[in-house]
Amino acid sequence: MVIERPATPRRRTPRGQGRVKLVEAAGQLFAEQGVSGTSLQSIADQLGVTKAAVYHQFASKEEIVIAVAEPVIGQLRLIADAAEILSAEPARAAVIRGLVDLVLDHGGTAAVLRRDPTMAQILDSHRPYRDQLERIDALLLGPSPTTQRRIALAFAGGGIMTIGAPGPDGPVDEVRAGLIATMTRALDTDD
Amino acid sequence: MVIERPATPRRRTPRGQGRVKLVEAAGQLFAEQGVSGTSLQSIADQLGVTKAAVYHQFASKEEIVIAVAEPVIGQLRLIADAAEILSAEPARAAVIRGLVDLVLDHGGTAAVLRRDPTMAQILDSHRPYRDQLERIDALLLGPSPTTQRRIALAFAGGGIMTIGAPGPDGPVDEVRAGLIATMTRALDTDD
DNA sequence: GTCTATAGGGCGATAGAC
DNA sequence: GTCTATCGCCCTATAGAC
Repeated sequence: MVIERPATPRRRTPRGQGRVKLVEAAGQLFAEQGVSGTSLQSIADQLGVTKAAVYHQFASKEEIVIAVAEPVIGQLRLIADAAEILSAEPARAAVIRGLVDLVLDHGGTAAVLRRDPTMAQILDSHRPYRDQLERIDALLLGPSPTTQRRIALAFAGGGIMTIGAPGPDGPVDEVRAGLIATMTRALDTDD
Repeated sequence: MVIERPATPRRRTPRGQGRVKLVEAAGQLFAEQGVSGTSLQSIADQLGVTKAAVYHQFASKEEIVIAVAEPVIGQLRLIADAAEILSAEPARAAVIRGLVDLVLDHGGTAAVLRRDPTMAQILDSHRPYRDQLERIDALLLGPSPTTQRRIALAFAGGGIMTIGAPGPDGPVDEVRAGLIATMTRALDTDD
């Protein structure tokens, strides 16, 4: 006989600033060295604690990887939510603005999502991420997904997501405007 | 007293199809799993030999990484050589065509160069690669490197180099034309 | 929530036989 | 040019004291 949990289930993952700091440190190291290249020991060193303290917050390295990705996934969801109530062209423009803000906010972390093979492998079996990416892609492709549009999308997707680290320097407003203009041009196919 | 080597020095790196096959296998695995995520054991397994056989061909993992990058570096050199004798606009067009052919030829390997942190770290201390990238960047930037142009370059560089894996499917001529058109648009800033 | 200690295994790299 | 065998290190992960 299984005893039911109370209506408010116990958190799988305890909250606390220790956890937040850990995710920040891990994200930075993942961006610099890749997920495979980052050991739990190096994360612990960065925080000035031991490996065991890290394992107190997360049960496995994979959980840390997902925790690093989650804020980006959440922002992708917000972008798709806001754009899907618009018609095709304004929706595309809104997604472009949203993605540019995303990479400017999250910097290297956004790039890791797209670049790191280990991250990709974990997220591929992680529905929420795949779902949000599909929504974003559909919005950018528009109603007529020709080969030319799909090529432009693949190009622009790589371009915007790899901008983060190190990314062009300059006044942030100028960088934002430049990225929006560049991505818009890249996606503006003839057909 | 140092004994001089004969005029034709002994090859650091023995030739042979075994070596070529090894580099091909390593490049493929690097593209799929990243450099840090690829063990010498897995490379040996892919070839059906033991780790020791791999170490007979290369003295270290770093040497394998450089050997994987070398064909791409060589092609970058050829692209820069051919473009630098042209004036600014034809040179940019030639570089774009060259880079598109490069990613279509080398697929995932080109993407690894730009994406993998371990690869980047090794190549950063490897003059030839840095030199070629600087030449390519200078040709694409043109004589007036404004902030907008540098942003477009960072975007387009990420876009083109990450196209490889998996890359858009379709007739190769159509993909080539689409990539050239997209990258040209991305780099065509107002200023 | 952090620590010490350790299990169990994979890593890069080496030695030497065939 | 391939093998078996091994070294020493670092890895993820766990156990249990404080």
